[in-house]
Amino acid sequence: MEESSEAHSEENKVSQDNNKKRRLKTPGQVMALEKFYNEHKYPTEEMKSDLAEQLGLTEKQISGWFCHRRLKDKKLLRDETCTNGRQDRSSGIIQDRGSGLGQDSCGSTKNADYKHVDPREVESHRLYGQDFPAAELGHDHRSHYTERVSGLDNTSSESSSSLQDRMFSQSDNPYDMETSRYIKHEGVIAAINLKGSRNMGHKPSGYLKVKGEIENAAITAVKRQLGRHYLEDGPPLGVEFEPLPPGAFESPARDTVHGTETYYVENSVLPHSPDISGMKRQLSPCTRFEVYNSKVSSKDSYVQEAPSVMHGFDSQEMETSKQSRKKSTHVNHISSLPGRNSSLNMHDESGYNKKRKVSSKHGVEGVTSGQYGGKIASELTAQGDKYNEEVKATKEQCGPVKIKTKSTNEVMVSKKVKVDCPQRDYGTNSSLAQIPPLKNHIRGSAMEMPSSFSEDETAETSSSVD
DNA sequence: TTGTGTTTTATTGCCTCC
DNA sequence: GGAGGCAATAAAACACAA
Repeated sequence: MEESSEAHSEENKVSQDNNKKRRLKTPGQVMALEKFYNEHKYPTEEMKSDLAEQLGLTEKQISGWFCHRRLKDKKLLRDETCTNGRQDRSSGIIQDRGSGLGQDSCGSTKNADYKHVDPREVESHRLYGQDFPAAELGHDHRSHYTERVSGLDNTSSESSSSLQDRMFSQSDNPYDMETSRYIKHEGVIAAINLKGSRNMGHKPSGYLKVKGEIENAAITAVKRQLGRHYLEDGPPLGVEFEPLPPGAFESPARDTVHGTETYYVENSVLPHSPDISGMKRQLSPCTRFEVYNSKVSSKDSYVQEAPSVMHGFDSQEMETSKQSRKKSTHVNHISSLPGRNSSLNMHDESGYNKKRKVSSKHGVEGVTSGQYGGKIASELTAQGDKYNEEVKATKEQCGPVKIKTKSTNEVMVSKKVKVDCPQRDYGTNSSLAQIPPLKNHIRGSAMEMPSSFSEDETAETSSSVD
């Protein structure tokens, strides 16, 4: 490996010298990087060096990649927040949304909000020990939230990897031991504006300083959570709702959460409830749907718990989900490929230059099992190589089914969704029901979430108001 | 096949911390 | 002042629609 790495490195360098143009990282590299990133947003020098060596990249490249990856996460987070804001406004339910969290993230290109949240300062203070059942949120979410924040936890929002992060947080990664202070921070970046928190360090007082913002965020979160219960509790914000039949919001999908998907919920009791709440509050039905599916691959993994199992789904599921959204006719084909490893479908090393669709994002992020005790690159790369051929085979078998994994789709779809959502009747249970049940996966719950919240909120609200 | 849009990679400058 | 990180920007690579 060492030799190969070096050789690879040399080759890489040479190629770089020969070709000044930027070079896409191989799926294996990206895979390794993503995986590593999921574990360590801020790798140490040593880690970078090690990673660089293993991946045959330069430390500079590694650093750069991580830097951009973090930016990417932030961007995603911002988009998510923005979408949330819009959703809230559009739904007419939450109009004060998180004290400008959305505003900053949406309006300001240079949002120092995130910038000043030093993940490293907070990451080690995760307090996911509490669950936030939607029902409870309505009553006590704020206090929870505030407490948690003041207690040095911050999970108000998540990005693609932030979610994964926390997923990974469960893993016993060798690196965690020595670099635990660099992990699981991403969620912290959150929607909460902790400007200046950098200097706050772990001092509760520091967080208390932003309590107001936190409260707003918490309130927003509560509102979101309450969305489904508006009719039960009465029309909020002066919006009159037409009476709906009991259980109008009880979509099958959501039932699955408590029923079939109980697994998920129950597990959510574990340290990841924030994530879940985060997921649930994913805005626009579609958007959340999209975002969720595109971002929370690891969530599946988390639910699956067993790494071996985790490998088997996420990306596949994500693919399926995306397919279902984009081309519903393809859903079953893909999802019906049992035993397919996520990475399996993602990495077509041989053709990565040709088909971006099989490259990084999903495949990589989909790989969530954290067990790369040092030979990250080699293992992952090997996996990528190994699966590449299978991928081809799979694709061929699938025939017309075009497996797309490119991250582009996420955004693109999301954007489309923002526009299309109103027209799309996600609120109807039928539509959800038509989606192939993805058992053993959060996917289902992911779908349910949207339908039970803003989507319904939006739909119902608008309809009733109209 | 081409144009357009998106994503990824690389570079640069600025800021903060030590 | 150096190191690390973030943000902005440019450019290449890629996907997709016309």
